[in-house]
This record gives sequence, C-alpha cells and structure tokens, in this order.
Amino acid sequence: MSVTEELLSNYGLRKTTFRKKLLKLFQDSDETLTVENIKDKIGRNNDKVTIYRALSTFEESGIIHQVPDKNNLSRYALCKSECSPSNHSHQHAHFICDYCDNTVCFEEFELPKVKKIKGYKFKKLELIIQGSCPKCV
Amino acid sequence: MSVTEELLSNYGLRKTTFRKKLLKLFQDSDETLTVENIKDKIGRNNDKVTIYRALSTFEESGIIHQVPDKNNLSRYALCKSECSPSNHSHQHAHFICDYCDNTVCFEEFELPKVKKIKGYKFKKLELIIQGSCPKCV
DNA sequence: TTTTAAACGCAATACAGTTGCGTTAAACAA
DNA sequence: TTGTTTAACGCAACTGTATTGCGTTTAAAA
Repeated sequence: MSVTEELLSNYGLRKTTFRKKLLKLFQDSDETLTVENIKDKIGRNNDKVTIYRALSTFEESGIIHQVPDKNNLSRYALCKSECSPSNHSHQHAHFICDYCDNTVCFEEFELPKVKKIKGYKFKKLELIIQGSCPKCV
Repeated sequence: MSVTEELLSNYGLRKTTFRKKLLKLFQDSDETLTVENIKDKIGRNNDKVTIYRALSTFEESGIIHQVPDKNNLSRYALCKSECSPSNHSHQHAHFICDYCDNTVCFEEFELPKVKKIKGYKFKKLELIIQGSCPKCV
C-alpha cells in the first residue's frame, strides 16, 4: 500500500481513485491549494462537487486544514503529522505573498504566547503574515 | 461639523447621507460588522451595491479594515485612530467567538514579535483568535 | 444659481460553494 | 470470486455573496 493509501486507511476513509489523486496532490505540494489550483492540476474533467466534498471529508478527518485567503477564498494545506482526528493542532502560521498570491503554511513556526484578555477564552490561534516571498523579493 | 463629517472631510471623501449613516454605525459599534449587520441596522431600503461601494471606499481610504470571518465572509471594523491613508497600522488582533460568531477587534492587543524566516519579508501581521467571548462562557 | 463629476440605485450578472438525486464503485460477506 | 450494501461520484439546479453597467441624483465647485 502506498503512503497515500495508508493515510486514507488510518483515517478510516475509502480509498477512491479521486481521493488518492487529491491527497497525493497535497503531499506533493509545498504550497496551499485553492479549488482552482486543484482543478488545474487534477484535470478539468473532475466535478467540482466531488472536489468540495472530498475537501470537507479531509478537513473533518483532520488530514487537511483550511487557510483563509486574501480575497476570502478558501485554501487548503496538509496538517502536520501530529494531527489526528482526536488530537488536532490548533496553532497555525500562514504566509501570503502580496505579489504572487501564493500561500504557504509555516509548519515549524513557533507561535508566540499571547496575553490573556479578561472574559475571553482562547482556543485556537492563527497568525496570518503578509509580505513578499523568496520568489518575489 | 460632526465628528463623523469631520472624519470624511479629513479623508477627502464626499459627505453623502449614506456615508454619514454608515460611518456613524461603525463609530457606535464595538463589534465588527458584516454587510448583513449593516443592512439590519441601516434599514433594508438601502441598496447593497451602495453598501459594498462605500465599504470599498472606506477601506481604500484607511477608515476601516476588513476582517476575515470564520465562514469566509467579510467583516469590517474601524481602524485605530492612528491610521491614515498614508500611515496605516498593519498589526491587528481579532477575536471570533465560536458560539455567537461575533468578532471583535482587540485594539490594545500587543502583537508579539515573530521570528524572521529566511527569504521572506513580513509586512503585515494578523492574529486571529477563536474561542468563547464573555457572553458565551 | 448653474455646472459637473462623484455617488446612488436598480437590473443584470459573475462566481464560489451547496443540495438533491440517480448512478457508480469500494468494501465486505457469502 | 461473485453478490450485496452503502459510501462516494457526477450531473443539474440552486443559493448567497459580491460585482458590473448604466441612467439618475446630489454634493461640491464655478
């Protein structure tokens, strides 16, 4: 069984042709993907509904996570290996390039501690950084 | 001239009836607003196109800023007083309540310093915090 | 007061994402 | 391996947010 198939198995998901293709896409990409990106890479003959449903399933399982885009569009990225359906990392840092619009997930980025605010309970932190990426000095 | 009118003047914007109403709404609210919120508060007889166009104008001028919502919906909040068209604060912390969905802008929140990453140039930082607000313990 | 250009407001449109439902194909049992 | 079950697929239709075009109105300058 391939790494991709193994991962689907671990999460108790059916190993359909489409899911294997989609998951491989994420594993081979170091950037976050939009539905458009996926359509381009996976071939236009795949139905968008199938893409959206697979993404939802992956997200609910904890295989991928959603990243807010500059233009309020959804982007997706693989979760860290430590993530599992039961134990999910809720600390993410994402970088969005102002010029090429590419979005990367800083896996190793250590999120800084934040001050508490009275009355509020913090459960999830997300840091969004905008600027220029190495390609777009 | 009212505070609202004064602000529009400072930014070189025409003081139309609608803009004055909209800006007042932001000044009187301590939560971020969606277009739906605005429609509710300002009266349904106002055209949505006018709302969207006024929001764009305000955002471009630096009067308000956009806040990404949990459901990839746009929310808006007044910028800090230090913001101006030429000099804009690019450090924001926003809190989204998981239960009532309300989103507040932590004005006084001091954003922590982040480590640099080679090749990347950081220009804007945004911290999004999810959890429960005082009303939704 | 007249002029003019920006803002308004209505209709039509674009586009991301969702729902319903019949069909296909994984997974499991015989 | 074959048959059965049920999840996933894929097409059409739809929803909701946001945008564009264009004639009309109104704020601001002459």
